[in-house]
Formats: sequence, C-alpha cells, structure tokens
Amino acid sequence: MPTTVLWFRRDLRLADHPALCEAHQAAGGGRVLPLFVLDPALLGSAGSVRTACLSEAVQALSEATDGALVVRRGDPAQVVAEVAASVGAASVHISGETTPYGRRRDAAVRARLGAIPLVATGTPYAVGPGTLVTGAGTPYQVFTPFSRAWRDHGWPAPAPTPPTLRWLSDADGDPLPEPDHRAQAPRLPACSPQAAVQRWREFLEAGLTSYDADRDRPDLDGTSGLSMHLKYGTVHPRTLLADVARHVGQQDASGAGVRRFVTELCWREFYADVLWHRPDSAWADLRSGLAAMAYDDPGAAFAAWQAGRTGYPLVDAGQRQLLAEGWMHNRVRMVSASFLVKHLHVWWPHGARHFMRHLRDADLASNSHGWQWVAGTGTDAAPYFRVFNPVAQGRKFDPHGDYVRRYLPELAHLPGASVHEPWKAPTGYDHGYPARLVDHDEERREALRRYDAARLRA
DNA sequence: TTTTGAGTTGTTCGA
DNA sequence: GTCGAACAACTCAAA
Repeated sequence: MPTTVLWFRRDLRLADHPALCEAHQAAGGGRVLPLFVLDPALLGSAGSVRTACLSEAVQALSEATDGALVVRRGDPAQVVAEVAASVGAASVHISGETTPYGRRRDAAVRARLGAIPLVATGTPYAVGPGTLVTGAGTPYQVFTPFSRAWRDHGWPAPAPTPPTLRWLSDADGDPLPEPDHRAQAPRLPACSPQAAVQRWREFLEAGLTSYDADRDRPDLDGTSGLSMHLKYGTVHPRTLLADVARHVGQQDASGAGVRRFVTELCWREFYADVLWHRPDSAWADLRSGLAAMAYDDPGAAFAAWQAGRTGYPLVDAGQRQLLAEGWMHNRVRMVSASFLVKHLHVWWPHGARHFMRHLRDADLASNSHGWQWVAGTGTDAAPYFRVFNPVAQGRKFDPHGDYVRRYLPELAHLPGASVHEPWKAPTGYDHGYPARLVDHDEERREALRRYDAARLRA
C-alpha cells in the first residue's frame, strides 16, 4: 500500500482540508505522514508573539494527529525530500501557496523531490488567487469589480473530512520553539482549530449582528478576531462563508453585519490576488506614480513610533497594543500607518516590516497592500490629500477614550475623550507621557507639499 | 474603439 | 454647531 506525505504550512487544521483528502485518497488503504517544517527563512522575520502562535498551532495539530506529526527544522527543499524518501512516499501533498517566497520555496521543493510528485490541492482562499480576471483577461485592480466577480463566482463547499485518518509517524523530529508568551501576556487568545471554532461560534451569536457598526471601534470587542486563525489556517474562509450563508437564512436582522463580514473576507482575497499577479508589490510600490516622492530616513522618529512614544495617544496606544499583544485594531492600523507615512514622511515598507514582525495575524498580502493603500502607492489608493488626523480619529472611533487608557498608563488619569489631547489638560504630562513629536497641521502641509512635488516630477 | 460611470475606511474651511 | 463643498484629476471595468 502506498504511503503519502501531507506537508502542512498555512493550513494547520484537519477539517475542511482538500489537500488532506487528496493525500488520503492517494494513499488508498495506506498511511499518510503528517509533516511540518520549521523554516529558518520564515522564522527569522517573526517576533516572539508570532513564533508563539505558530508553535501553539503546530502543537495543536500534533495532538490532533495523535502525536504522529513530524516536526523538522531546516531548509524545506532538503527536509521534505529527505522525509519523503525515508518513508518511500508515492507523493507529497500540499495546499497551494500564493506568496512570493512560498511559490519560490515550493518550486525548489518540487525540483528536489524529482520523481516524487508534489501535489497542490486548494489554497488558503475561497477563490484561489489568479482565478478571477476582467472581461479583457487582465487582473482586477479595483476592489468593487473584483468583489462582484468573487461573489458571482461563488465559493466551494467545505471539504468533508475522511471518515478514517490513518497517520504514519517516523517519530524522528525536532522540538518546537517554546511558547513563552502566555506568561507575559495572558490575554492572548489561543491559536488552534478548537479556539477558532469557539471564537467563530461566539462571533456568530453575539458579534455578527452589530459587526457593521462596531468593527470600527477599537474600544469595543467588535471585530471577528479571526485574522490570526485565517493566517495559520486553523480555520478556512470556505468554512466561514458556508456557516454565514446558513446564518443569513435564519435571521435577516444581521444582514448588514453579514454583508460587511463577507466583504472583509473578500478584501483578504483581493489583496492575495493582487500579490499573486505582482509578487514585487510585497515590498515595493505597486504603482510607480510616486517614485519621485521624497521620504525621510527612518531615525529617532521611527524608533519613537515603533515604541509608541509619538505624543499622539491613538497612535501610541496602537503601537503599544502591537508590542504587547501582537495585534492592533484595524482602524488604529490605518491611523498609525498614516502617521508614519504622512506625518513622519517615512516610506511605507519600513512600517510594514515592523507590523509583519509583530502581528500575530501577519498576512503579507493584506499588510503590504493595506500600507500601500494608506501611502497612496497601491490599488484603489486613498487620495493623497487624505491625511488622517489622529485626534479627530480618536474622538470619532474611541469616543470615551477607553482604548487609549487601556494601553497608555501615563494617561490613565485623564477622563473621557480628553485623553486624546493631553496637551490641553493641566495634568496631561504629569506621569511621563511624551510631548508631541511633530505638529499635525505642519506635517499635513508638508506631506501635501511632497506629494505635489512628486506628482509634478512623475 | 470609445464612452461612461464609478471608485473602503477623511479633513478642513467657510457659509 | 452643522453642513456642504473642495481637495484633483485619474484609472479602471464594462457596455
């Protein structure tokens, strides 16, 4: 009976897993060796929270396979070929990868495997990147037409889990990185398929109806909280879309929330599609229109931004949440990114790299293209004259100041929305909060000047 | 090929 | 305090 290898990557679950089905089918009555490779090329750019989440998800997968999961550290091309040869595998199975590094890596693995086929089934998306094209056969550049095509295309039903899973383990593995973050930050949610399912149930019951209104409020628990699970694949968007479709039938009151949630999933797929067509846009401007833009080198101001000491409370609260929890509310990500790019005049990849290192949901496509949207260099970019005012954003989306106070102990004594303007409070700087690094009006005008100059030279 | 309608997420200013 | 206009044209997608 043949043996096959199932190499897990961004799909750390057993449910709704087409490549798992394929691996079992190819094995016939034989066994499947579950494998995870700790790739130094990927681990090197991950902060401690990211590493810990990965470690936890892999641990959960190991338990779900009754300890059969083989974890090996090293260059995937070498490790996968070695493992496949050692068990005499008939084929190696994967979920298709779509990021620039993942595609290069898989090509190298395929080459190294030689006669053993590397079989890709499915992707981490409901509709695989590169599937949808415009009538002219070109990739979509604007979200709304893409989202129409994406909904019209429809989403496949979740894959059924094979009734019996016959795992093989050769028991010769490397240890996982120590998940040491939980002691430091006990508030962090667990990273496992079970945790994903639990969070999803809670959100369906309590969060979805008010999602449209609450998702923009960092002071509330209004988001789905699923971004980390989508990143590691502890849940697949196909599962979510199928559940949501059932939910819609039951209660119409949640219509706006459902539509919005589906739209947010679609954004993830849109940016993955853009990155698929333009791998270089991960770390460089998608559009060349601002090639002549004058940026400042990241120096002391960049360090202050990273540490959450810019003197603008909403920005600083976000940056400190990022360092403490490996997560930042989406609204605050936009404000903080805008501040780095437009108030501190730093090129977006510097900020994007910092986010990628620390975010536990670090998704290359969403992160890079979210930054490019803010910077005005991406698809559907924000008009260049749109400069977020961190105080106005704070008053609007954190109206009682609860979010800011949660992360800035130096401002915990200021009541209500006054926390967004400590310079106006007599006691605003009594507990060591830093003065404003730059003046909003001044830097806004400076940003507009630079954009004008860049556009003239373009 | 040409035309047409439309495009995530804001801010400021002045009436 | 509230409200509408200006910001600046440009590109995309489809008819």
